[in-house]
Amino acid sequence: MKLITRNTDYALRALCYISKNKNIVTVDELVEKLGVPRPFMRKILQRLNKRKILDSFKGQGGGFRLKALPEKIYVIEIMRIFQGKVVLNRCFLKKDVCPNKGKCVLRKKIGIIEDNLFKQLKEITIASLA
Amino acid sequence: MKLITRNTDYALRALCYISKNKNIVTVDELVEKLGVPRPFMRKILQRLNKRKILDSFKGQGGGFRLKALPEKIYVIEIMRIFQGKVVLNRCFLKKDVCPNKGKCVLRKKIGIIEDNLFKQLKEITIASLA
DNA sequence: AATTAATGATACCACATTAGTCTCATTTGT
DNA sequence: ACAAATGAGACTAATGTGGTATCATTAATT
Ligand code: FES
Ligand code: FES
Repeated sequence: MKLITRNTDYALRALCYISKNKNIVTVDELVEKLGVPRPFMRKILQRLNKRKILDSFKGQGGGFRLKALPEKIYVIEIMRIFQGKVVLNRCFLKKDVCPNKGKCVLRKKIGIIEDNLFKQLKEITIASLA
Repeated sequence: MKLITRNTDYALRALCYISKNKNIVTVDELVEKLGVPRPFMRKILQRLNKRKILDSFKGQGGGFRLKALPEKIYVIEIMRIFQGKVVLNRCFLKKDVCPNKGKCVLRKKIGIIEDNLFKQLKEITIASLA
């Protein structure tokens, strides 16, 4: 299993590239540099824009720019955008709420691991990658 | 995204239950206790048998028993059986091998996290869950 | 005002993975 | 012989991933 999907991967690369450019960056530039299919790249950028990671500018001379500082953009957040909340397991019983939640050892142990994972992921920002 | 699938989850629960029983356990017993669909449970147990986690006995009075000690059965191994090797990301370029592998910061950072994750997962055994 | 170069929004499609079901064969105790 | 158990493998449904395609909107250039 993969913990990081292409969506996320491309998004991270795009953000790194954009963070290194003071000017706004167009899809075409990113496509050329990263070798990602154009329509797919567009979709990813649009999503980052909706989630306020990027600012976008329409029309001639338009493109994308980081909305926040690269130091404030966390990998874990990008993962959440494209892969949903990262969770070890949602408990299995057909009816969503698990009666056993309190005393479930697996969940408890896994919870600890989850926390550590997050702690580490939180320390990785676009700035630290670029 | 879920890090643990139902397969794995059910397998872990089944193993926990079996580990608490000195006697061999039948599918029907597990189905009753865990509320997992019978054919699915069967498939999971068969797979655990093939991977030498369980011993199986056919015929009347048959069923399943742990093959190894609960202290020696690691969650990470069960995950690998049902979810394949756990990997943060396989690099994206269409042609599998990535020319950038050496100097890729993302991969490096992620590699560290991966290692830590494994270290933690390796310490969780069936014994520690049951 | 028309053109052109950019993004926004949305619907669609192909493939892989996950989560199962179903059927028949085989083994073994009674 | 029969019943009670697993083994093996084909099949199906739902979901997630990785895209494509189309049309609408905005804004600078001419
Ligand atoms: S959370 Fe439901 S049994 Fe663990
Ligand atoms: S491993 Fe290929 S770019 Fe990071």
